[in-house]
Amino acid sequence: MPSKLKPVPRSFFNRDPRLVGRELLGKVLLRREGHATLAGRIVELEAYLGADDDAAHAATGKTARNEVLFGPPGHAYVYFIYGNHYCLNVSCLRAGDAGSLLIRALEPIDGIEQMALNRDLEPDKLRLIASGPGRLAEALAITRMRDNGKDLVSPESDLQILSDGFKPEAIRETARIGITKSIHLPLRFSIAGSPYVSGKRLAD
DNA sequence: ATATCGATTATCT
DNA sequence: GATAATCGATATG
Repeated sequence: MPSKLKPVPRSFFNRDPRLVGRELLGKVLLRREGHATLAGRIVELEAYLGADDDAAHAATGKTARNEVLFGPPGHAYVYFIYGNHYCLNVSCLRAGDAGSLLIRALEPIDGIEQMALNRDLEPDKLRLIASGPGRLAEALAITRMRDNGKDLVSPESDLQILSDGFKPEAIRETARIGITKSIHLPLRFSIAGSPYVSGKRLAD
């Protein structure tokens, strides 16, 4: 059970994605499934900047797919990729631009049995539950149809971002992963030393 | 331990 | 018609 969770104000997301990204590390992503609660601590994410960022989905303007990015901050942008996977972003704004944070990895906190079930994993394989954007979405049963456009700061929402007061000791900033444009910008943020960050590693 | 590759489809050009 | 903000499996040293 997580300690007391406090809402994050919408204004938190109404800032430069780079700033929001650093401060979003350590926050809790929570899914309510009826009586059950699934939750994890955000340990890795990437910032996408909007018009200035060739790697951003918003770089070429508003389309049916990315319209959430052009709406109010603190909302879920969910997209489908490689014919297989959903990925979750949080919209944020920077002087009216369409920024976002791609949530890339969680440290499982609550509802681990259910998340493992969603992932078709043994519950002891903790690291494999949500270490990667596609895995994370599968663990929390996030889909575009169900979740795209959802308000992540509303207490009414079944998908929310909350704070339990945790602050990472050290943050790592590296290049983003899996993109072909603007590959050198240091816009991937992770909690230093967390075993739940995506990427290579052998142990569970 | 690292490298490469195929899956599978919404979205955009 | 090509591409993609990934993953898991297989091959190779």
